[in-house]
Amino acid sequence: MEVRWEEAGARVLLPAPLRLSDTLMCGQAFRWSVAGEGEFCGVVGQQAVRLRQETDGFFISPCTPETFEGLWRGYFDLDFDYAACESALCADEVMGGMAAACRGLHLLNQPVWECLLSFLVSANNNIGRIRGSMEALAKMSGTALEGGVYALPTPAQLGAFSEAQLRACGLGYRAPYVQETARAVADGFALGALAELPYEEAKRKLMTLKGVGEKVADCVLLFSCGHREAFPVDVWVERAMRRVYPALQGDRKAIGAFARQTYGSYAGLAQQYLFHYLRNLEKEGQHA
DNA sequence: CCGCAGGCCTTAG
DNA sequence: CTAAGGCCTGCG
Repeated sequence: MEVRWEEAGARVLLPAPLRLSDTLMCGQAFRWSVAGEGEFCGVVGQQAVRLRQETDGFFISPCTPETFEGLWRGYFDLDFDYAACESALCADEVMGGMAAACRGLHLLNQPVWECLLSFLVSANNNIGRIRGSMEALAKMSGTALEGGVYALPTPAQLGAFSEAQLRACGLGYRAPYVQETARAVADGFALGALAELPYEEAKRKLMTLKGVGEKVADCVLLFSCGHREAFPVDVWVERAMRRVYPALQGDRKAIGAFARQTYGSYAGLAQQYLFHYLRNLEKEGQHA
C-alpha cells in the first residue's frame, strides 16, 4: 500500500482492488451515499469526507496523515490480507466461488458506538428507513460538520432525548431500546473493551443491552470490534445458507455455529459474501 | 388491505 | 427451554 499526499486529500494505492460501491452500499454502514459516478460522500465519527473510486485504489478528501492512520486505515480494513482469505475459503466448494465473485468487497471497522446505534435501529427494518433514522438522529444532535452534514449523537446526547423525540426520528418501537442502551453506554458500559474480550464473552456482554439480540450483537462484533469469526444470521443469510448447504439443519443459532466451525476467522467475510451474492450478484445474473 | 423488512422482547406452554 | 405474538412504519 502506498499513500500519495495531495493538496485536497490522499490517493491510496492498493495491491488488490477495493470496490467502494460494494463495500459502502452493502448494508454494513448507513451513512454513505452516492455522490456521482464512482463517487461517495459520508460521515464517520466527526469526519465528513468524499471518496472517489480509482482502478488501483481510491482518493479520499479531506484527509491528513493523522486521520488516515488514526481512522481510515483501520476503517477500510487496508491491512487485512484478502488474498489469503480468498484462498482459505476456496477450500470450501461453496464459498470459493463467492469469495472470488465478491473480490474487492471489504469489511468496515467502524467506531463501535455508531455501529451499535445503527444496528439497534436496523432490527426488523429496511435500509431506506435505517438511513433516514440515522440522518434524523444526527440532525437532532446538532453537531454540524463541513458540508451541511451532522455527526451522530453521543450516548449522553442520545440518552437525554425523550422517547417522543426518538420516535419522531422514525425509530418506532425501537425508541425505548435506543434510549435505554444509550444511557447504559453513557453510564459506563465498556464498549471499547469488547474488542479485547473473547468472542463468546463479548457477545454475552453485548446482549445484556436492551434491543441487542444475537444478530445485532454479531453485527457489532464483526463491524466494529474486530471479531471476524462473528457470523450475523439474518433472513437473507439464513436463506442463502440453506440454499447452498441443502443438508444444513437447525435454527439461526445452529447456522452461525456451523459457519464459525467451517470458516473460522473468515466467517464474517463469508457472511458478507453470501449476503452480497444473494442480494446483488444473483440478481444481475438473472437480468443478463 | 395485508404481509413483510437485514429482530427483539415478553409471555405462555 | 422453545415457540408464538406483538411491534413502528413504509412499500409492494
